[in-house]
Amino acid sequence: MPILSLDAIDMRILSALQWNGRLSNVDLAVEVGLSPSPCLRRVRLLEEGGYISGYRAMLGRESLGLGLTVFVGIKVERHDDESASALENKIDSMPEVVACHLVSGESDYLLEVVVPDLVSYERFLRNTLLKLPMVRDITSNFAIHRVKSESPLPLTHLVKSAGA
Amino acid sequence: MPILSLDAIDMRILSALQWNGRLSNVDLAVEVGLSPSPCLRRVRLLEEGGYISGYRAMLGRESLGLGLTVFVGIKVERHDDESASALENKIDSMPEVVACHLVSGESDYLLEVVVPDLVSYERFLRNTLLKLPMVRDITSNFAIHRVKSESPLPLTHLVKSAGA
DNA sequence: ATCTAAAGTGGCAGATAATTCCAATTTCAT
DNA sequence: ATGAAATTGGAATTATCTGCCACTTTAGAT
Repeated sequence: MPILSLDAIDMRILSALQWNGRLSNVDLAVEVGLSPSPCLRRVRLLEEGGYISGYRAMLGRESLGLGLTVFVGIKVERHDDESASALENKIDSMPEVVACHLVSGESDYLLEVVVPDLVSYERFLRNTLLKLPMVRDITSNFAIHRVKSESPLPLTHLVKSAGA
Repeated sequence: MPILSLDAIDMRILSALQWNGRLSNVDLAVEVGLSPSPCLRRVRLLEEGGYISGYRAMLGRESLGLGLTVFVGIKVERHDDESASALENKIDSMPEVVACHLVSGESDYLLEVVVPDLVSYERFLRNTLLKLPMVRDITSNFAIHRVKSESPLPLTHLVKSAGA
């Protein structure tokens, strides 16, 4: 909804905060070449404009005993709006599902599920996912090794020549 | 590597910071029922122990002109360690790839790619992904609608009965 | 039950950062 | 060029961070 009117300094602010969300405003100001006052004002505007949607501490999955990530494909029976909304609301409320997209291709929905181990996953699959209505088929692809995840977004496409 | 020795207060700290990574230490202390000093000490220990791996500002993809998310499946020719490391290093260095896992099932690698639009994706696919060595096949599944993403991790499995 | 040692907590104080206000500067359109 | 609007920088105030130290709680041994 907000129209892009970000200059090079805004981009540097977004990039810096995307890599270190707890950067103090003074340090951020130095990094982007501004004094603290206008820097803070820009950050607030970026927050209010929806360019920054929030801040998160990233947790160590393995350290916290969340050793298993599963990518789950779901095919549904029908695609009418009511069924879809109902399904999506239920999925949205499942804490084990850290991401879910309606996608093209083999499956209708693609989910990323995070659980402690296989036993937990089986329980989640049987008690929760397979109990969903309108589900025709479920495919589980287990993550064997994480190359990268929760990575910052690419902003290079806006760096040169301010986007429209 | 770190052994779990987190009590209920640590869990509340992790949960609170996972939802709001910029919570001030004073507010965090109130929320978890501690005074600021021990609260800050716990946060530092959680950071040093790898339970908190960093902080990120979450950016609005659509607001920033990153309207297209694609889930890409890659099948590789061979699975020896050298080839895999080389491939993974290259993938890791691609800013458009915000996540990548070695997975079981149809594909060997599953990638989440974020780009402005179809034109950008085509360019990325032709100029970057298809230029990777050892790639046998690539499948692109386009995200049509985002139900949820970048969601906090489920910590309920540790809430009651402190984990070992 | 008591004692002891270790760990954890709370409050204080100096240093640092956030936030507001306003004058000065820059930007932009005319 | 000229004026209006937006943006900036600095000072002052307020809030927060952070290290230090004494006190309390906890756990284990006797």
